Amino acid sequence: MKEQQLNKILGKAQDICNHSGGRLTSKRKGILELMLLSNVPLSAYEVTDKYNKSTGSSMAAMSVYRILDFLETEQLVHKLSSTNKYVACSHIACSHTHEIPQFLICGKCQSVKEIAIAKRIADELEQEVANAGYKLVNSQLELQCICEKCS
Amino acid sequence: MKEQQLNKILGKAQDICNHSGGRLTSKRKGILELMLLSNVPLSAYEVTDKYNKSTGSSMAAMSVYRILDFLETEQLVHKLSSTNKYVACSHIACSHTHEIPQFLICGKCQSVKEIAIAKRIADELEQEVANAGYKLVNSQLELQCICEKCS
DNA sequence: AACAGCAATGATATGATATATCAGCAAGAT
DNA sequence: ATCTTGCTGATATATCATATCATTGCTGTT
Ligand SMILES: [Zn+2]
Ligand SMILES: [Zn+2]
Ligand SMILES: [Zn+2]
Ligand SMILES: [Zn+2]
Repeated sequence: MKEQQLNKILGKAQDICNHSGGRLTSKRKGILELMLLSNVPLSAYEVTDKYNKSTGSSMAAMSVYRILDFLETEQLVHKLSSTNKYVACSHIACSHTHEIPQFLICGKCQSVKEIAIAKRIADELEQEVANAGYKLVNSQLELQCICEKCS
Repeated sequence: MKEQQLNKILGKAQDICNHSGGRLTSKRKGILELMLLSNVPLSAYEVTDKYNKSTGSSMAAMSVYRILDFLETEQLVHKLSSTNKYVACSHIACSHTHEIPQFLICGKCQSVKEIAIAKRIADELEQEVANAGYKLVNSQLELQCICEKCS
């Protein structure tokens, strides 16, 4: 990722936090930047190691969990429940609202592509859920795939 | 669940294992039965406790993990990655092939309903994945919902 | 500037989930 | 009967996540 692009995203992240009243502190920003620069999802402990190595600090995993929770609340990162790893949102700098995220996870190289689910599919899914007597609250789809490179 | 119904399912499970060459041992069968009788998903450790209490044995969690893995391979149980819990398949006694499972998980009472995703939606999803340059391998959808009773 | 209030982080402990590994055993095949 | 393979026991360890209380550092008020 180009530095210019990165700065744009970080700027937008700042805006999002300002708007919500959250504080994008330097640690939170550092973690977010690290996530943005990673091309694979990272576990909380991997984030901790990376952060500590790259900054020479010694933040505890506990703090990283808190920061990841914060970033998740702001929808700046997402947690993949199928792998217990975290990934930066691909749509931070986009202007559209954040739809149901759909993650395509490569089973070989672990790379992840976040796409927004088509409205039509989302509607149909919700309809199916309603037919079963349930009310859809909030979900993300995590699809096990093979990416172009690996296939 | 009626005992007759339970026996039918266990018989079908036996058939499935025979067909695949796996052995539905008494322990495996005991775990499966326990899962079938539970109306909420259970963690591996919860399964361990239940099994040990109901049989007076002292199986280690390690063995339960192995058994759950086996049952999962045979598609007799599924693992919900969003909650790290296991649930018996709802379609064991059905004759149709096992489609992409779609789990509706109630956020209040934890009950789970497993429905088969509509073919049309599955196709559309696969098409979306293909458009993104990925190839869908094998997925299940876990949707966070509120069930009828709880809403 | 002093203070109060609240948000963020530090520090430590513990709990929950999952895998690795090697040894012993049981069932079916030759 | 011996062999092979798959199943289970037993123990250790790795990985993921939360609980709790103390401390620090903003921010807005007096
Ligand atoms: Zn996103
Ligand atoms: Zn790949
Ligand atoms: Zn099923
Ligand atoms: Zn419910």
